[in-house]
Amino acid sequence: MGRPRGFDEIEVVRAAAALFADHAYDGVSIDDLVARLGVHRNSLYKTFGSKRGLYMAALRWHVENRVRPLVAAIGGADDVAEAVRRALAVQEGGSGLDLLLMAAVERAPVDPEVAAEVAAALGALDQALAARSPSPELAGALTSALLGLRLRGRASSTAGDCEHAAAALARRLDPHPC
Amino acid sequence: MGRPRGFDEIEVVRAAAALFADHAYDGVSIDDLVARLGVHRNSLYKTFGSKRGLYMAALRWHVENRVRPLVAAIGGADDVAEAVRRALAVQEGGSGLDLLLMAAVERAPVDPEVAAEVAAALGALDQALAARSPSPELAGALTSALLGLRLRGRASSTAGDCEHAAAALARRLDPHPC
DNA sequence: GCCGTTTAGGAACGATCGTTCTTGACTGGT
DNA sequence: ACCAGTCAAGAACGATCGTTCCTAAACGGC
Repeated sequence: MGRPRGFDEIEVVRAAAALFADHAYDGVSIDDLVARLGVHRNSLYKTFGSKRGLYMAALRWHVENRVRPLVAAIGGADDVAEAVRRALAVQEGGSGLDLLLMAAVERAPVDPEVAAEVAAALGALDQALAARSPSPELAGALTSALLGLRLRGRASSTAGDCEHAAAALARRLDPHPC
Repeated sequence: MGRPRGFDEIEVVRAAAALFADHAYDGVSIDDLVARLGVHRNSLYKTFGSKRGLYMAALRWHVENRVRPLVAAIGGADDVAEAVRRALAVQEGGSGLDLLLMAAVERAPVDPEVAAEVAAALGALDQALAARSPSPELAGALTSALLGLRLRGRASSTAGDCEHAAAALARRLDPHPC
């Protein structure tokens, strides 16, 4: 009962995730969210409690719907090089790690709950890679490399370069044919 | 002539760089800067023009005094693996890439001048690595990996893990003894 | 048709943002 | 000793921040 909602909650969360990934937490104001999400202030606070509540929902949505497919793709690979290739393929010019990247750099140092979420997501990537890696430490390095590659991909104007770079890294990781 | 300054300009720039690296651009207010830098509002605006002016000065200082030594260290290496090892050694538990990382993720997408500065710094790292790399694309991937490793180092509570991860990556990059 | 409940639509709140203004302290040159 | 010029100190500005309050609109149940 009551008046029906004029918005789709998960659609709002997804749009918020895109905004936060693009402009950082402090770079997105409530007015921005209200203007671009089609939700009005009151509904937003009624549904998510606060700006931070919406941010946490967006971050969790992002981990669940963007990072998890990445982990799954890695799980289907035979060795590390193939895993890296598949991870890059799943992102396919897209924003598969953008919010995670932003959260790790901007919010994790000052928000323990964000830090925990980020650590869990990175840990999942580590585990998926470690299962196909000769050493567990290398898996951590590769997770880091994936983040770094996405970082450059979004910062650089010539995004294609990063795919070539990633391909070169995967090639280098292949067992050398001696 | 005139009253002498009560602060050291480059010391202020360095402290500002540390603050911006820790809390992001929007996370540091003028009041924060005034309180922690020992400079008062008027002097700050007289010297740097605006908050953004101080930020640009801090970013340029960081590139000049933190990234450049990294490039130099890479230049002294014999191969890629050694270059990565040296780059990590120069950072030595420190913040050699923190502001660059933050600028690339947070400011570069919305501030073209920051984007140019970041691109130049990353390009310098690329070149230094490319000179010692079998393929130029691999150099780009390694620059990305260095950023990603530092990203995890600052996000993770157990910072030592990242050094092990970096070491594992360097080891993997070594030409395999067949 | 009225009631209880939930949402939409805005106005409004105090706090904080980046920036500017005003006043007084301190300097070198004449 | 006075003047011109630079800096320190802090109050104050309008704008914007996240958040709350109030009223009208749209539903299900009796």
